[in-house]
Amino acid sequence: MRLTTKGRFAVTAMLDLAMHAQDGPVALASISTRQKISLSYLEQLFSKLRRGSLVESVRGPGGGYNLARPLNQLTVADIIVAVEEPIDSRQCEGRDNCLGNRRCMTHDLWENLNTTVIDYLNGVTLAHLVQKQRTQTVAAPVSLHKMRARGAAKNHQRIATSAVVR
Amino acid sequence: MRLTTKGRFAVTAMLDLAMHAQDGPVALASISTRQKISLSYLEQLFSKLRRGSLVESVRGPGGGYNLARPLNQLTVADIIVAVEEPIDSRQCEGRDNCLGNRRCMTHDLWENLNTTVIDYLNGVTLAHLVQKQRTQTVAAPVSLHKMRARGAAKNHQRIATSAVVR
DNA sequence: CTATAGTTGACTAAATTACTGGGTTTTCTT
DNA sequence: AAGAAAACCCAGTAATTTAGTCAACTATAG
Repeated sequence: MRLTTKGRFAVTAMLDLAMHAQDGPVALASISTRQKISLSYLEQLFSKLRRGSLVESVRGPGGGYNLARPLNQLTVADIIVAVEEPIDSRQCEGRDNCLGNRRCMTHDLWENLNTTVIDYLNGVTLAHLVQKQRTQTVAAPVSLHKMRARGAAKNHQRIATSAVVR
Repeated sequence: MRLTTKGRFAVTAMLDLAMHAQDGPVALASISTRQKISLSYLEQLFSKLRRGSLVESVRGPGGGYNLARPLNQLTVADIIVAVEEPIDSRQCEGRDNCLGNRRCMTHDLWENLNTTVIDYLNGVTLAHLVQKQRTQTVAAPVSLHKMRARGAAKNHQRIATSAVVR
């Protein structure tokens, strides 16, 4: 699993879509102006999101995109998987005898890492994000997220829900 | 935190280094031939690893690189952080009033995601990887890691040690 | 009919990744 | 002292990905 800005744009756009879902189909143009993402780039992203059955399109005036599933059944992992190019950076491409006759080092490492990240992202739904966004209408007091940046590597637990909803 | 092939090359190289650490300094040339990574690319990576105090260099014939810390104090997170370009994909660059006067959506999402991923990677040390690699000298029976790829998103627990050492 | 908005494709610029090649400096060995 | 092994360093380059532009097309509401 790759993790770049591309997936983040997609999540931002989907979150914007989710927050305006009750007004009927949401035009990309409106997302573009609200989130400052170029329209054409959004078109590319939503092309993939549509092919991934995460959104449905309505053409013509008043058209736009609707979420294909309820908010709580759309996870951040869905979005990123749909949008980011798959990565299989092992030179072995999945063969088990990558290097000589043993599986290349780090073969499983990445798979374990991938599933861990995906696990986390699968626990975060658009419903979570929308709720979070709604309750946080004004800027929170500055600081804090600087202090958290490094060093607080204890307390793994079930971060997915607790951390995001806070 | 970005997650691309670059970090994976670096981890592979560091793991190779760790596995030959007892023979004195390891030359990049030897890593290059063993792991099929271009020498000059390794030089770039190790330049960053050295600046990050993860390795120490010994110049001259018989020279090479040594790990700067014991195996169990070098984590995958250290390596990736040292090597990958920092990402701050929020257009806001950390300002709290990114969009209008509220923090831009997904502001915290990425921070939580980042810390989750880093938490996991901080739990995986080179010592783990070396041990894993040593016990797994021959190719494991094919399949299995195909089945695990998707859908087994339960059982989060403390993956760091358990999954890697298995 | 017309304006809106999705759909598609080709194309471009910038950034990043992976790599090549050249040189220098340090230091060991002979 | 000479030679060679290695780190170091820099400039450049090709391939890929990211982000965006542009243009033509289709569907549809009004």
